[in-house]
Amino acid sequence: MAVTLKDIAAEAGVSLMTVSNVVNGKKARVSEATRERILRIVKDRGYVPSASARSLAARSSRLVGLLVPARDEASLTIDPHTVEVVGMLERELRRLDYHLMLRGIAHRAEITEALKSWNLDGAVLLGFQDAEIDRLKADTIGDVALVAMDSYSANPLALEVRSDDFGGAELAVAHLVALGHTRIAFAGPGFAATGVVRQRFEGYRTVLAANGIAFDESLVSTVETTHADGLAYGRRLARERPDVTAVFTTADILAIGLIEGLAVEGRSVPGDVSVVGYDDSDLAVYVTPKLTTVAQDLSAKAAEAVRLMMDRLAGNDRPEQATTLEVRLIERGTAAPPARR
Amino acid sequence: MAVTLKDIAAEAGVSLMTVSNVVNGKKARVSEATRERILRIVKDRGYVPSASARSLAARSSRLVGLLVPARDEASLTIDPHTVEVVGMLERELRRLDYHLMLRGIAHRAEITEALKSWNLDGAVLLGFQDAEIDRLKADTIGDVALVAMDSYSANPLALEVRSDDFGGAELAVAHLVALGHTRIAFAGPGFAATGVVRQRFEGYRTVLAANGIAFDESLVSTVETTHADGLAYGRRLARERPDVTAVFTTADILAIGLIEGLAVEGRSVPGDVSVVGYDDSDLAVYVTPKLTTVAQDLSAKAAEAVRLMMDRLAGNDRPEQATTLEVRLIERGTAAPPARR
DNA sequence: CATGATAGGTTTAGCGCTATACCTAGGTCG
DNA sequence: CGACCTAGGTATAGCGCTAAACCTATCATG
Repeated sequence: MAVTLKDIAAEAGVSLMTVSNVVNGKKARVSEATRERILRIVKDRGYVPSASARSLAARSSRLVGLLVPARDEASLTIDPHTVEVVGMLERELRRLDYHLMLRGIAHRAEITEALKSWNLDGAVLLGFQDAEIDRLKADTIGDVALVAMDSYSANPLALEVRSDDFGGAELAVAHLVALGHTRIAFAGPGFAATGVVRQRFEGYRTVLAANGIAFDESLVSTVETTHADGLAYGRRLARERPDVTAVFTTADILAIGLIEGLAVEGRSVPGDVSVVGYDDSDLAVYVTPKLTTVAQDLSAKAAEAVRLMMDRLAGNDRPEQATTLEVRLIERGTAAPPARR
Repeated sequence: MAVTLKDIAAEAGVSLMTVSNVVNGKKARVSEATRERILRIVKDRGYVPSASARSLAARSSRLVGLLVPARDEASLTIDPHTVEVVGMLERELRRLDYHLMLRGIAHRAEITEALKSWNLDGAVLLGFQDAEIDRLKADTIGDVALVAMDSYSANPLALEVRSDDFGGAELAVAHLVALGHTRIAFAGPGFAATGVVRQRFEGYRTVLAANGIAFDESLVSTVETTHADGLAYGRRLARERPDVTAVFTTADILAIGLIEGLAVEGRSVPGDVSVVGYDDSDLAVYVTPKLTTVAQDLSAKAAEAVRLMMDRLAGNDRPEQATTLEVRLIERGTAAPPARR
């Protein structure tokens, strides 16, 4: 068996509670001499507190769940862009002596199960649809501090962290307009369900309107965030819409597929068509020409998620339920002035 | 407070232990009627067992650690290739009602800490160097079932899962030889430390020898597994080694950088130089031409890791300490016969 | 000199669960 | 007809920890 508080107490000749207080750095009344003696023994014997016992006795687990949708028996859907956030979250939490439990969620009920079973202090929801988050009720989540990433829900129970999707789109489209484009297409996944895409779409519309460019619904396409769908879209665009001189997309991977699709049909980027991606993923610089794209600060995003969570856990809830982080446009090689007619 | 075993027992009019036995599906003596009544109440009240209490009382947590190196205050190093394995591992474990705790390890001592503190049943080590795994001693790991991924250690305490790196290299290099190449370079990160790279290097040498091609040390380069380093290597190669007609690399990302580096210097792939990558990552099909590469079955790898772990946990240890999985060559567009002189 | 403060602890009572030993009524067997 | 199964449970004793209340010697204070 592992060494316990009791063992340390016996060896130090004090009560178990004294050891507990010292180990937890409580501001309890303990003399310096005793404290040091205990710490010494703790170190010598390699004592490590039992998280389960703590969790049981203290009603706090110092465990945070990372809940990610998983279609039933399938594996998690963590895209490369998301995984960076995971790493950052882990670091932030580790720094605060919290731990991260990764859990795929196939049915909504599993969220409750995970929260209750492990007595989670908090949870981060990654990749859920806004509607799912909206459906979360107080009785399912207890008093867990819930943070949803990249959602636009109306649920007062969940804290939210996202980057400025509206502003990012504005930046991107304004850049294209400034270059002289007027026939600018929008490509992203179905935005009925996801606020992120809707926000970017609104940003797109807003800039067009502000510049006196009429909104043309035929320039808006629903394209899934995959290379294959981007490619198919690119081919379609090249064949059917010679008038389009620029495309704003909601993801780098889509943009890269799109560029390839255009190339297949003999149209070059940015010569014939300008393309702007979104995310500034690693991919963006692997392709030639390098992708002009909108960058989010993922590290800040993770840090903010943890900060929001810790604030709620500490009880000092603040008015801001949701934080929106700044984004910036990274100008690289895929956006240029439109070709002369 | 949440509903506990005691609550269920009171409502069902039986003892707490009877409920516990029913909930855990023990083959204890309980009448069908009682069992059903209890299960009914459990469902109605939404009872979920407390994992911490179980872990404390049963000395088994049903928790598996996913330990990943993290340089100190920095975030985890999960490359896109690794993240797929993480997802697969989570699925396999979830299916068996285990949970995954993600933990970055900055100092070796943290491994012990994590294991002891959370009373982990098992742990998966992802991305550690062979030497680190070799250093793990019985007193640090207790009786946790440890599985190391992609390691070639000599540590009898750790189970190991990897794919056939030697064979993968053989496949790749044999393909290049079959195409007619004789000046074949090898590019990979420092292989003094990592068995994976060493195995691939040995596979490379073996095929050369088998085909009567003299080994030329000047064709072997240490290149880190990044796009930037691959690019720099490509430029160097193009300028300094016009004799090289093919390169076998240990990673797709390196290969992609390499191809770009060659292109910068005016050399085309596969026209002037053939390139073979490794991993068959998503990236491989995003570039043009699509990358010829060696594919591993990541899903099988994760499944095997979990199987090995469960076997050890069940006590029926089997002779095979390590499992090596098959790989296959994916022929795409970056390897072709060498140009005529 | 009674009265507190204060430092430096200790004791008690669980948290929710599991392992293990134990109990009892009714049937079975030689 | 006493010994003994067996079905169907129950009772007890923790697992390792924390929160909260309690204790005692010492010293200052009006």
